Amino acid sequence: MGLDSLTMRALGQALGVEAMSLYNYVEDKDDILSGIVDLVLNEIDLVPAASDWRSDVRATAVSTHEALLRHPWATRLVLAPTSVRMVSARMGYIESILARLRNAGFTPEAASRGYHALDSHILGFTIWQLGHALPADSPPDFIDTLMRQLNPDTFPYLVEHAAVHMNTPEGEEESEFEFGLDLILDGLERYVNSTWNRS
Amino acid sequence: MGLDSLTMRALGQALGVEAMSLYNYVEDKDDILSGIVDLVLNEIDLVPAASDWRSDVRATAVSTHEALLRHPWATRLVLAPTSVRMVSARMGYIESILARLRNAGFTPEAASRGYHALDSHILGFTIWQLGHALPADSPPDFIDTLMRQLNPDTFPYLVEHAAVHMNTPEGEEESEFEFGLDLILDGLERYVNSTWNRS
DNA sequence: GCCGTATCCTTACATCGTATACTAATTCAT
DNA sequence: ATGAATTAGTATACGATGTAAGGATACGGC
Repeated sequence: MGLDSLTMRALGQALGVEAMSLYNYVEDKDDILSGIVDLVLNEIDLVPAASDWRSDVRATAVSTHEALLRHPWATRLVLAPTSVRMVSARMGYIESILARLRNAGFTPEAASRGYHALDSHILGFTIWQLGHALPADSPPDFIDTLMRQLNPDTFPYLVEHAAVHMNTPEGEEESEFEFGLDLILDGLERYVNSTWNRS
Repeated sequence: MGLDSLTMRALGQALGVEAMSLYNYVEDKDDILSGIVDLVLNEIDLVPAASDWRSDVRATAVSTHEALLRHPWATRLVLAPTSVRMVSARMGYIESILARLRNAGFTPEAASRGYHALDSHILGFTIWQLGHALPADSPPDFIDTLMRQLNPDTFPYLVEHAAVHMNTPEGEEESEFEFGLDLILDGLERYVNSTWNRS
């Protein structure tokens, strides 16, 4: 299971072909991984300039988050360094956010900073969420045994934090994502308004 | 270069020993990687309750960001899923932020959300920053050739964004990190004040 | 008929983590 | 002091992995 099971030999077998035949169609394995990233990022809904900038950017952020969650293995690829090449869908995604901010009156510098703040949150939160999802083959008492390793005297708030997580229903994690997202959008809104009034 | 060059054989050779001898001291390679993560996260300054919560949390966030930047290869390990085990230094880091928020009057739920918002930004931004650092062996015209592949008609704001990046001096990237960080801290501050007044 | 091109297979290589088995030294209980 | 157990180390080997190199086969245009 997982990304490791995507080998050239396995992929070839799935296509009824030997591994080396794949090299007639792709440069190397990185080429395939780049294509996967491209496919996933193409699932992002890019709705340009539908209503106010905040709603538009928020929708794009949520859509990105959902697309990444849909493809846990691909998410690790998105943030792989230069090995996975900068890919066209990713460029389109960045462009759409930048465009929306610039058209809303952000200066080039402000739009850059806003984009980075948003992108960091989307990526960072999604990675966390995926990293803490239980592996499919984990035993039912996995959490219990893990909690028991936590000493409540040395890590009282971590224990409390874990309890909070266990008491939140399934879909609630999305609202956690949106909590941080709205924090950033609030900040950007105030930021752009304050520079407006000043000029 | 990079994480890939840390092989059991290479590590053994560096220690003047055969690869298999290492298994007398570690369970497997993941064990070593977990240890590396632990070392890196132990570099984070945990200053508990020095002044107001905001300054303390901010200092911890900046320190975490700097520690991760100091060890680019280890950063990729921090966000590896369950393969790298939950490690004690990471638990201490989380505990310290949670404790500072709870003591400042955050409810357990608010502290959890605040922690996640902060952690997402730290991780997300650092990953981005590391992913876009130029590889050491890149030719001097690397950026130029990369920019030339960007069509200014289809990606005008991306081109502008790249220009912004190239015009910002070296240390300025840190202030980009702190921009997003302060956005979140602003939001948390207002959030906790508003719930204060309400109760 | 012949030749270039596209597609695919076979074989082979270097490198990886690590299972297994063996040796030699050290420590410890009696 | 002696035999047993633990520890530290080596040697060898297995099964994966990505991919380089070199044919094989089929087809379309001249």
